[in-house]
Amino acid sequence: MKTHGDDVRLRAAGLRPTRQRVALAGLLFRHGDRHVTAEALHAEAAKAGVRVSLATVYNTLHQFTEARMLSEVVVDSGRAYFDTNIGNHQHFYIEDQGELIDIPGETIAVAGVPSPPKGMAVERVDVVVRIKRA
Amino acid sequence: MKTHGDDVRLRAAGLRPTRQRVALAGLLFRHGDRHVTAEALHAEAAKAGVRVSLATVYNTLHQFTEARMLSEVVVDSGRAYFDTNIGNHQHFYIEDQGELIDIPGETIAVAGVPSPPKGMAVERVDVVVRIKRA
DNA sequence: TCTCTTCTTTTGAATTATTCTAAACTGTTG
DNA sequence: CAACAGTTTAGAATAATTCAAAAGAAGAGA
Repeated sequence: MKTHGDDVRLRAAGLRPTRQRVALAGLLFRHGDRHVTAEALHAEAAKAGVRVSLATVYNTLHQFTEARMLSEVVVDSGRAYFDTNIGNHQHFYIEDQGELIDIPGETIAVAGVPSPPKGMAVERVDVVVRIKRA
Repeated sequence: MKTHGDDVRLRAAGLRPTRQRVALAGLLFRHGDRHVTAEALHAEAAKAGVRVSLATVYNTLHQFTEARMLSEVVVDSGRAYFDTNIGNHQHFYIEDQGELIDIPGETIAVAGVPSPPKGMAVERVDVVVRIKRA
């Protein structure tokens, strides 16, 4: 069966491999790296004939994110993007189109990050290269 | 008059120095660099005895941003922050508290930003250092 | 100054993105 | 296969922001 891989993956993450989660995982991880919004994934699922509620798409995206199967990318106050690439990497963001493009992790070097205030620890350093039609 | 400075500044930006805009500019630029959300500035205005509608606060923040008197910081999908520091600089973001701290522009060096796709130009490179209680 | 025109503000409704709630349903375990 | 815990669902609720129409104020000229 084609979905067996996702099944195992979900179990490993402590998530029951329900019909919805397996289907969404299938859509998300079948092809290479991708960036989705909840609405977009919901529409895609519908088009693929998978019946899933929008609330479940939101739940699932967040659960996958907690399980480190996805990462969340913040580039727009107003819309949450999820990325199937969970490795260390950065992004181009085309503001006009709301589109994201991965920049491999070793490409960009960030130097000189100051130490955070006392009692705080750096969780992640995000770099967003905002671009637009020239 | 204390508000004369803001008055001139607004005119220079092509904005009529209305009571509301002058008052908001006063709140924003009187003290050093600050980060505000629309709701927060609206509350602050109310506390200072300035009657301004929330819609006007939103309008004003966007107009000031277009006029380069403010910059917008994207660190949270769900909330827009505005920064009185419009120079080149970056931020710490304390996720738990939704608080921003400026990192001076020369502190962090970003090297290796790849050239954007054909026909696109880099508008800005944002670095967000996400931190949390250790 | 009066007035006219244009730009602004306001209130409240509308929109968008997301979360919550309670009930119905499904996966797992014994 | 029974029973419980975990999930899904529809729709209501919330949060942040924008929109629209009408009322109000600023600037220019008579």
